[in-house]
Amino acid sequence: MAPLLTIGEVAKRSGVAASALRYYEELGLIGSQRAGSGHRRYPRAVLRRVAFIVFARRIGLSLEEIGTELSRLPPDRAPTRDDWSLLSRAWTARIDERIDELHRLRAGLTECIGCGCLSLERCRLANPMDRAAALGPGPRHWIGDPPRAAGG
Amino acid sequence: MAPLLTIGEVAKRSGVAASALRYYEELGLIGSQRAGSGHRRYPRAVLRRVAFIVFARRIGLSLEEIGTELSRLPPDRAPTRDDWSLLSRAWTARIDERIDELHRLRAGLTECIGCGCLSLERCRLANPMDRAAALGPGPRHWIGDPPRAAGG
DNA sequence: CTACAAGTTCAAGCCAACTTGAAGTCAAGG
DNA sequence: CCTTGACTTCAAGTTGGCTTGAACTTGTAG
Repeated sequence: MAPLLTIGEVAKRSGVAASALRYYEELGLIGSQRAGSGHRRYPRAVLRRVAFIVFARRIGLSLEEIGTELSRLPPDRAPTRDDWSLLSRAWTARIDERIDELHRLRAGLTECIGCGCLSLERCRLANPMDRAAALGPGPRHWIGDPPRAAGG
Repeated sequence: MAPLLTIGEVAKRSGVAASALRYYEELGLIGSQRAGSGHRRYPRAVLRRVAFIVFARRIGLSLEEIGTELSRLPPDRAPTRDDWSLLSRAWTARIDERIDELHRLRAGLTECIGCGCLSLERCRLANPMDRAAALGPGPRHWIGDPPRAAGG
């Protein structure tokens, strides 16, 4: 088992295409050494980093956000379990938010659309205390005022 | 209160940009009558349809999927609460799936990355009974074999 | 009548996250 | 040496969900 991996090996082990790995490197999410030939050589630690990226993508973070997160890992030494733990803690909050939103959407589906009251303006779920109106039109309560849904 | 709405009115009331509404029409998700001038005129019912689209988008359906769903509404009469209810029921399952996935991701974060064992191949969470391996590399258990994450 | 806002079509642009293709280099087996 | 496959860079293409711009028409207030 060689100490350094080729891009093909990392691709196979991580399930991430080689082209994507090059792209991640271009964005600075991962790094590589080069063999004399110019070919990339990866330390095994890159596998954990890539796994983290896959995770984070699936949770819904953009590559830019992931880059910001990863940049908080210590550059001078291999990350410890505490380092990873630190990153992951912030995310559980984010996951929970999204789960909450899905619960709201679920409630909206069954209680609002299901009951036939789906209204953009008057539904009590969409606009429980007429506060959502301040945010503009649309079912703000359900969708949790998303970044750029529906043309922002 | 006029019986028919202009595109600007629908945009304001739904929170969806006029350009998006035209796009939805192009895709057949909504329809419009035309005034003699060529301007679009929408019956009020379109607001509910648009609300449904916003909902569905947020849940994670593509516009194509939404079109398929909407096409199941009766074309010959105004949809009843039962019609809407029928559509929405299928979605709660979908929402629940996504919620489950997020719970798995959350578990992966705290139990796996947090504990420092994040491995693409050997982690018991990633690969509880070595069955995930059949699906190919990557943390299949967490990500639930996504449609096209990481280069499909 | 004159502005000006709001509407129209059509084509093109944008963004993220990659993939694909072209054209060339490197490594390993026979 | 030759072939084959894995690798390199760089530019351009893809997909989804729109937005933007150009060029033009309609509707309305003063």
